[in-house]
Amino acid sequence: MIEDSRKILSEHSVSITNPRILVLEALLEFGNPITIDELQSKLKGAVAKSTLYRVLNDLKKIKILNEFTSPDNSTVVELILEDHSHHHHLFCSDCGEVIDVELSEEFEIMLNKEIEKVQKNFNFEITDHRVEMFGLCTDQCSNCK
Amino acid sequence: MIEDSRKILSEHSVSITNPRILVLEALLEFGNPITIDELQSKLKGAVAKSTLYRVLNDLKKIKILNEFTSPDNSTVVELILEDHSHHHHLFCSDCGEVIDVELSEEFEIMLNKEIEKVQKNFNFEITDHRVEMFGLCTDQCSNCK
DNA sequence: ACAGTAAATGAGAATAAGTCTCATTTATTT
DNA sequence: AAATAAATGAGACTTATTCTCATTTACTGT
Repeated sequence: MIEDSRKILSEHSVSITNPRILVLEALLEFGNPITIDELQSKLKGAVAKSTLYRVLNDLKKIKILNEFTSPDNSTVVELILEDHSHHHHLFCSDCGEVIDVELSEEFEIMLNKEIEKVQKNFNFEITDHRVEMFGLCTDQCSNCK
Repeated sequence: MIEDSRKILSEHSVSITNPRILVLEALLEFGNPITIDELQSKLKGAVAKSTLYRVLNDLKKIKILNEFTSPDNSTVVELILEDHSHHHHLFCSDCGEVIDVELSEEFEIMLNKEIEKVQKNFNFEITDHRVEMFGLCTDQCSNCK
């Protein structure tokens, strides 16, 4: 995991530092979208708060980190790995867990057609989109029992 | 517009107060999703900051206000009116404007089918969903020229 | 219309997420 | 291994939102 982290950094010509490795390791280990709060507690104070935010910004800059806000207003981050295909998010309103979901090919095709239409109707250049679903995990979330 | 505001409040058995009327009027008048910053400037100090947030929370509680975070991290609110049908949002990354978009019936049907699948696969009870699109308004936004 | 009571408000203090500053440390280049 | 630029830690700062509490306002029953 340390080696993966080093590799990710060098591939993006970002200097290899301890805080960056620690943050990447934590993200790789968790494997799912994670709130900054959770990330901070995984890091157990090993990285200063200011540095953590700087590292996250660095990772966003090299486009390997995705950041979004969950419905309960916490900031969630997630690594974008090469084998990580286009997906959307499912939020548990109870425990706050965020789960990656892939939707069907047909659905994505249809969504792209809708996006095309919206681009024309509103004279917009649409660069990105997001589908979010909210609800209650009934027993699947790792946080809820 | 004052009368509309009073009606909305009494229909939801919420006491009719000046700050609530002023906030509702501003939202009705603007007619589109609006950032809290913009809302504050429309109110020109007529409502205390703490009261504004309280009123917005009241409106959320009676389910006539929708709140979400725009990609630039500002909080956006929007009234849910009866004649306001199911819709999604289009954000301009440049000027911050948020526009309501309705997608086609067929698309919504297909999306609901996807949601059904996700519910089963993840053993979730999905209560809500959201489609967000981001991009650049090329000349349509009222804020961009 | 009026007094009594509970709810709502204003003003500013408190909180918390995120950014910034600056002196020190670390990584990279030669 | 030295020189230099970049990254870090610690804590100050900023800004959005919530909280506190004394005062005001809206609603209820008479």
